[in-house]
Amino acid sequence: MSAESTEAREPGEPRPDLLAALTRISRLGAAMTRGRLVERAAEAAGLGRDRPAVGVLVTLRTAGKPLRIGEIADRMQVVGPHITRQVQALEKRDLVRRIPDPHDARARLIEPTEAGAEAANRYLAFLLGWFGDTLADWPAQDRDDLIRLLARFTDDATARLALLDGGED
Amino acid sequence: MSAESTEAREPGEPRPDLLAALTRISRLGAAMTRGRLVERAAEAAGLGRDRPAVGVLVTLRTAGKPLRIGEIADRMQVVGPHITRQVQALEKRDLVRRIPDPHDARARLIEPTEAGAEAANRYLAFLLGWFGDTLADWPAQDRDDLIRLLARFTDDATARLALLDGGED
DNA sequence: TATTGTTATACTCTATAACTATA
DNA sequence: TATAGTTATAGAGTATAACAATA
Repeated sequence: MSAESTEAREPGEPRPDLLAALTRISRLGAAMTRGRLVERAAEAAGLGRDRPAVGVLVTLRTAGKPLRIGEIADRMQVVGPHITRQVQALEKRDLVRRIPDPHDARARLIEPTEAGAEAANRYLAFLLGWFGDTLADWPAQDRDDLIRLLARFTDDATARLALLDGGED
Repeated sequence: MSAESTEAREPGEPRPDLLAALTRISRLGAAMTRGRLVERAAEAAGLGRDRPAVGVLVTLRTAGKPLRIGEIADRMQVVGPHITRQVQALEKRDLVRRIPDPHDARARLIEPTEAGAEAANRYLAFLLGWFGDTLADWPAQDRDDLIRLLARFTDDATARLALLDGGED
């Protein structure tokens, strides 16, 4: 535990700056998914409006290697059947294909097709370009700090979240 | 090393650090909502598992003043009918009440009851406590930087997002 | 006529349960 | 018998459309 700052947690007014930050994150998240940014990125990539399927494609793209259904589900933190359906939809559009898993005949590996990989690249380029533009006017120091601290924070928080879910107490 | 960082935006591999950060944010968001953190906070506050209704209550609590339905919807970035239903549910549980809007007889103002305000406080205390604990081991400088930069970033991004949605092209 | 809110309905996304095939 | 995946169904959350009341 830390010195003063984390102790000033009265039920009424706990750490106003943190509360403000969390409130903003929540609003930004809502604005991103519900707003048009993600849809525009998908359309700019020629992927239409199927957001969950785009998520699968991006997961495969950032993984950089073929993944099994269960592995995609883990990375996206959703259950298996959901991925099954998205992969089927992507397969119909020739954006992914299934290849045998040499180690396990029950599973198959999913990989993007060339078209799928290119679409994922365009999607990510759009999205990262947009965020890059948002940060373009920032001092380089602040920009680097934010990206670095954010990565660390999400790692810490995700790890603690896993503890919470695992501990079930 | 961030001199040319914003220029290295090739379609294939654009700003790996930013991509990594965004991927993590997305995963953290999924883990938070789908995981049990929000539900635990709500249960710790005696609010049960009705997440959307909790969101309304927290919105009212952080606003610090009675809000109209439309204003709650704006702040939560959802449409009106959704708020109508959540407010009705909260009203049945005596967590909010409606008071007349002195300036407009069409609208009514929603405000938390004492029980509602206390539950919102407990909820926020739990959530902020959890995040505070996550940051507890951090150097104070990093902690402050993160909160400050995050607030600025979400403000900038939200403003740009509004432009995008408004400008419809 | 424009605006605030409500009611009723539909859609998107994800979860759970039951089943098949391979390990 | 355990595990990977699929199929079928159910649920949560939010949107759209049609309407009522007041400005």
